[in-house]
Amino acid sequence: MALEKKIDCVILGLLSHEDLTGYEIKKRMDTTLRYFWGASYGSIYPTLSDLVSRGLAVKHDGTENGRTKIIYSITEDGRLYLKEWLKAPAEKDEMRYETLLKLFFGNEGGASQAISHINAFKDKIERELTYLLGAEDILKKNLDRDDTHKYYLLTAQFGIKTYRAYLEWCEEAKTMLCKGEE
Amino acid sequence: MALEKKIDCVILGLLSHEDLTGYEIKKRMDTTLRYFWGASYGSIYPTLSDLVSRGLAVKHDGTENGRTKIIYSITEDGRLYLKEWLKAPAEKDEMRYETLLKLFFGNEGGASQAISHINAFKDKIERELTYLLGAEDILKKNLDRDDTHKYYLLTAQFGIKTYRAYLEWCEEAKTMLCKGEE
DNA sequence: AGATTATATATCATAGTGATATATTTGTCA
DNA sequence: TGACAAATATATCACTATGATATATAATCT
Repeated sequence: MALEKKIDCVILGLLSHEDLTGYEIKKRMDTTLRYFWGASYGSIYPTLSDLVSRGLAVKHDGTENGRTKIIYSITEDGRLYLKEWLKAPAEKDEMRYETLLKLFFGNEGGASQAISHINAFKDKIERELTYLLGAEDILKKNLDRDDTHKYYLLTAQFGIKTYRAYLEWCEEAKTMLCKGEE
Repeated sequence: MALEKKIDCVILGLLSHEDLTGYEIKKRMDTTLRYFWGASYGSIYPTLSDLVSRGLAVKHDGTENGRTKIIYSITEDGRLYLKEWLKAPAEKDEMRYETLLKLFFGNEGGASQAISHINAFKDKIERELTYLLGAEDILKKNLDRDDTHKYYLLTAQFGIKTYRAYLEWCEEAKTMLCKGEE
């Protein structure tokens, strides 16, 4: 029933912490947020214009090293809008795992193909886990600096927990598939 | 780089097991597949027409209890198309968890609000876990009947593993947030 | 000097959602 | 047995978001 577009809320959320350019927002999406949310340029730039026209953000031109950029800040109205959205219960948590999909139809391709999908998945998750453990370390060291770090840490730890569970499952799944191969 | 639309592949995957109507496909999506993939009527019906026009599926009218329905079957070309897609490595596994998003920006709303988001998440996951454990039980009993059940079981066990990890995280996250509240 | 990578903004065709409309049949329960 | 709700079944549409691409400048590497 909520009328808030997610992309509006994510961008306002990021702007509630610091002023950012569209490019910087995309970088946050691809690093910090990518474990549970994504966004593309095709939604970021139009949304920024839209937020400005609705008075939820303001833009001002900046120059850094001769390069010009457009820096966006959240307004008081934007902060109110964000808080309203944060109050409302989460509407949807969903996974979209192509690996699982290929595994579900795995009988069509056979066990060895399924195992190679699991191995590729495992490699990817191991890499992500290494990154997240590094992030956790840094966040723990900065916990008392700023209250926001506590919440960042929480989401990083969610990723660590689930990725470890994934890795356990990978081993069990491979064992089960190998048993069938004999 | 792969040109296959996911929705084409999911539907062909389902049709590779049994003939289905659009309505039945939607039901599979909302029950068996919902833990790792979703699809709406708005993509299912147009895709079915499209698959027929490309020769990857055929439709035939059926009647059951006086009610008419359109039943779709996969063709040999459709099966080939599916197998090609299954061979290719998975391109994207992504989570889109609004709960995590609200938690990431949690400082704006405060600890008690964050805790109620976690509690709602926990309740939802507990319900899903109960369902998945029931499904696992049934699948285990039918393991020797049909090879496809092995792959279904694998994906159910993925869900069980991860949901248990989520529940562990919920407790730890709440503990951490309560500590800050004192 | 030349090439590559990073910064920065923007647009567009296409994919997919969520809501809604429509109609029939089955089940419930008073 | 009549009324009403729920399930079955198909379809469409406005809107949201992606992924690819285009363009241009600054920094870095060799």
